[in-house]
Amino acid sequence: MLINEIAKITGISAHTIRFYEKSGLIEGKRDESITSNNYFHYDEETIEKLEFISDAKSVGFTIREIGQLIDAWYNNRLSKEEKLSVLDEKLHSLEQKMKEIKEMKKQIDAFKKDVLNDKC
Amino acid sequence: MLINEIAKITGISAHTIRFYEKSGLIEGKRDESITSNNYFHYDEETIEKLEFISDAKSVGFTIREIGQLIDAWYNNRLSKEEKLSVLDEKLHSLEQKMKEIKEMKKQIDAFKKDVLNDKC
DNA sequence: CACAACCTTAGAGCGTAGTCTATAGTTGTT
DNA sequence: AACAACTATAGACTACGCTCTAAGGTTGTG
Repeated sequence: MLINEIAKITGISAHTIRFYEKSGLIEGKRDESITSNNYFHYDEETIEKLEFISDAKSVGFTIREIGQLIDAWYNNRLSKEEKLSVLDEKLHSLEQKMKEIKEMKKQIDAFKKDVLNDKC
Repeated sequence: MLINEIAKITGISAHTIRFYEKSGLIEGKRDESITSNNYFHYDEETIEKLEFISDAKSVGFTIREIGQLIDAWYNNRLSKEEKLSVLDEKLHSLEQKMKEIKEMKKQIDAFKKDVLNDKC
């Protein structure tokens, strides 16, 4: 798959995909048998990664954090312990976010009650 | 209260407080009886707002969204209906964020199981 | 009255995460 | 061969949310 094909599938622009590649989140491969161009080829795993990136971005993870998660999942440089440590850290930060959201919901609900009772 | 005092109380720098003021989130008052300077004075309500801003930022609301929320709470320009509409919209977006976070937790848990079972 | 410690505004600079443009080369269709 | 449609790289530009600097004025302490 070339870049525009994967862009169409994932709904992420070719520009942004190149940006993610430069940021180290994904990696296209060059076809050694073709010497006339140096087009990048992308596989199914890259689609998975791009979909994961979208999800991870929308819960507020930074590019750097997403990189750590992708490394913990797809990369063999890290030891089992290192991987688990990254994953546990991210799970913990998600739980933290959950708490903060619940608090904020309570607060907005309280605002709402006040508005309904003409208290502000 | 002058800016540095409220900065100390809230833990938000004077620079950032001025930035929030320029952004329309808070508003200091000038003391008309003092003509020698034009220092801004802040009250308890501003402390409340700044604390709310910190909380709202950490759940991912933008400055613009926080402004809408503060207006729905402290401002009398908006009608009851307008206020409720803003508040309901934000509650809805928080519920959305919760769902996304739960999904992401599931996903990271699955990663974790795979790592534990040496499947990656 | 010196001088540190505050206050103001305007505007520059920065990190993050894209987004776009320019340039140059390649591929596919007619 | 012409030409549209693709590809790559480098680098400029943008929006957001700060963060800092500069320049000038005010306040409070010794």
